[in-house]
Amino acid sequence: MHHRQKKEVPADPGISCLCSISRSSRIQHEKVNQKSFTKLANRLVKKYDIPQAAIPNLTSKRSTAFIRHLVHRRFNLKDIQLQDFDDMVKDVLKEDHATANDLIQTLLEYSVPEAKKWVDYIFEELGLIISVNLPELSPDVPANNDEWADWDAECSSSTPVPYYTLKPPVDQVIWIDTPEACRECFHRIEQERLVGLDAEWKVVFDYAPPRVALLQVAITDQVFLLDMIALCDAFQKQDLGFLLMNLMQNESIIKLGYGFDADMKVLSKQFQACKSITDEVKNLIDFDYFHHSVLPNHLYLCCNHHNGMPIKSSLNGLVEMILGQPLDKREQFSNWERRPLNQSQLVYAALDAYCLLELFWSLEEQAPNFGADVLELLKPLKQGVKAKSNKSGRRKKAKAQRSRIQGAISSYLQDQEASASIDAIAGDAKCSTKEESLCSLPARSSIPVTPASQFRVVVDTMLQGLGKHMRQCGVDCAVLDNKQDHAECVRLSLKEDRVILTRGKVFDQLRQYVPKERIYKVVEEKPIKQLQEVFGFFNVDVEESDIFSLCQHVIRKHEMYLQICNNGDFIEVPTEFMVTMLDGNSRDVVTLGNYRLDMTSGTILGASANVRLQLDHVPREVPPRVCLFYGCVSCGKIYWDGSHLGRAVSGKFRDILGMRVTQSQY
DNA sequence: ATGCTATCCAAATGGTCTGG
DNA sequence: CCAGACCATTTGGATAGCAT
Repeated sequence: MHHRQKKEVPADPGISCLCSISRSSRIQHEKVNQKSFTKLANRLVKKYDIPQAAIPNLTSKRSTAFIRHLVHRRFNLKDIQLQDFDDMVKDVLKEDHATANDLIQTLLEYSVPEAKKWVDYIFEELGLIISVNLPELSPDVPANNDEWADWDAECSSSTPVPYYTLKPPVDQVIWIDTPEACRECFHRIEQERLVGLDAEWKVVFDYAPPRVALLQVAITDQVFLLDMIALCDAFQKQDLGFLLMNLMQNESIIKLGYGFDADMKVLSKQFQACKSITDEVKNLIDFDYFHHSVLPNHLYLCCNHHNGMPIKSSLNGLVEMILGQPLDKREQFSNWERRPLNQSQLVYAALDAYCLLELFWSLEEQAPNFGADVLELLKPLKQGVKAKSNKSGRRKKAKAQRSRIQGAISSYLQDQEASASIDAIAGDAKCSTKEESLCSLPARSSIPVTPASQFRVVVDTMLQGLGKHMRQCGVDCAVLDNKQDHAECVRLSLKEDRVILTRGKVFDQLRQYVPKERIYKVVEEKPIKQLQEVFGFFNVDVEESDIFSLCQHVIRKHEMYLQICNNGDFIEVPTEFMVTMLDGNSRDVVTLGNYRLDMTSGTILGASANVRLQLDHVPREVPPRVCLFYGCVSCGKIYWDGSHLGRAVSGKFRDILGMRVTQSQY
């Protein structure tokens, strides 16, 4: 607390002043971090309620910083619209005339006309003359202006394509600004099971406590926008607080929010009746918590749009991952105390609350596909909010939360294997030996037999050998290319319903993205052994007829993975036809099975597209020795029964055939 | 007892990212 | 801009061990 003497010394000139005063101290100029120092000063001001007048330097520093921030957002980030920018700048100027100069200087870096506009404003409204030499307005300036006008227009017109849009029609967005309407509204809400909640307020740049300007409540087919400013005037203030509190305490209504803690905090300061709202709220589901603590372990929940990409943060990101399109956040920083609000503000506000419902519905729909339950996944948050009541120490809280997560996960996964994997997820470096046992644990008898032709698999880069063998056994198998990211497995797995086969550390990376039964960690080193291991684990039945039943031809090296023909349908060509085609002296079209073959060019006349047999790849000496050829009707690759098949059946695949029966081995 | 160092832990701080 | 949450890192105080 000896810092207290230091605190009142304002920023930069103060630091040197301070240093000169305390000769004995070991303070060095360059070591004083100005940012931290200002921060500390601000904190102390707040803590001891020091009046603004006593700290002019800090105050003006903050105002000019805020102005700069506004300009930055307006001109660089471009997420404030003209009207809001004007409103907020005027607020600051009103509060502190001294910022005027800085405003003009800052604006000059971006837009001369804009600076000019404000010089005029400051002169007319505040009676101050800013002496700057404005550069001559050059001819291109009007064009410049138009550009901005376009941009503003574009923002205010409802942007058509890339953003997520509000589902309920606009006339179901209902503005509430009278006590009667408000009571009726709350009455209506009480009948709902599920509501989406959000609040907006105007950004403040000083320490004035923010007040909620708008409260949005979304129900299935409507969104209520509560004009808190009007309602506060019209109501006995207490009554409004009690109405709110009633809603929050109502156990039978599930409230959905995103970072709703912050909103509740503002409400609790604003309404006496809501003082303990954070502690007393019932049945609140906060998607912020879900987003960061639950979703990372259950990424399959957003497989529709997410596809193994890195997780995006913020409500915006969550909506994009789960619902497919991002929100348009450009109104977020706008003036929520303006009346009436813009059309785009209204839509933004309604959407912010309504999207929470849609998130919930989407998860509700997704979760059962993976054997999970939404409420089970979301439940821990209800306690999560409650648990923060005391400052009893972050560590405890963190620990408690972690165990809650574990609880949620284990109730979802529900077996012993799961608890082992949870240990791993929880962070402690468990060594691979343990994990290996983890993989081979489940009772094989519990897994139904899968015929090889129905086993669908995606194989990671380091198991390409295994992939090749699996294909030869008739398994539909996608193989990743070397330079391809492992995460591509996840995308393919989710999109094409394939089991991921991988090994090593990658397994740990990938397994959180897919349901546990969709990924397997291969232990064996040699492809043949691996084949046995995998087929054994998944109880895959390989018949002799499966072997070489699929076309093995590599069509092309796709950017992502090897594109294999993988077709199982062949045209059977007797030797005599093959010979005449190779000689090239026949004009006949013959019917072979389900297909017709134009022998002039060796083209299969198929249903979809005509395919040319790859005659060039048949060595001349082969035909006399073989009686039947098989042409892949998809890519035209030609096969014949050579020694290959026999060798394979009696050789490398011997142990795999009929494994289902003799599954004792391994 | 005194001084020095090593060790541990909670509190403080910095950084980043969200919300408005 | 500010507040808050989270996470990693730092800090400073308390303590124990050792030598003086």
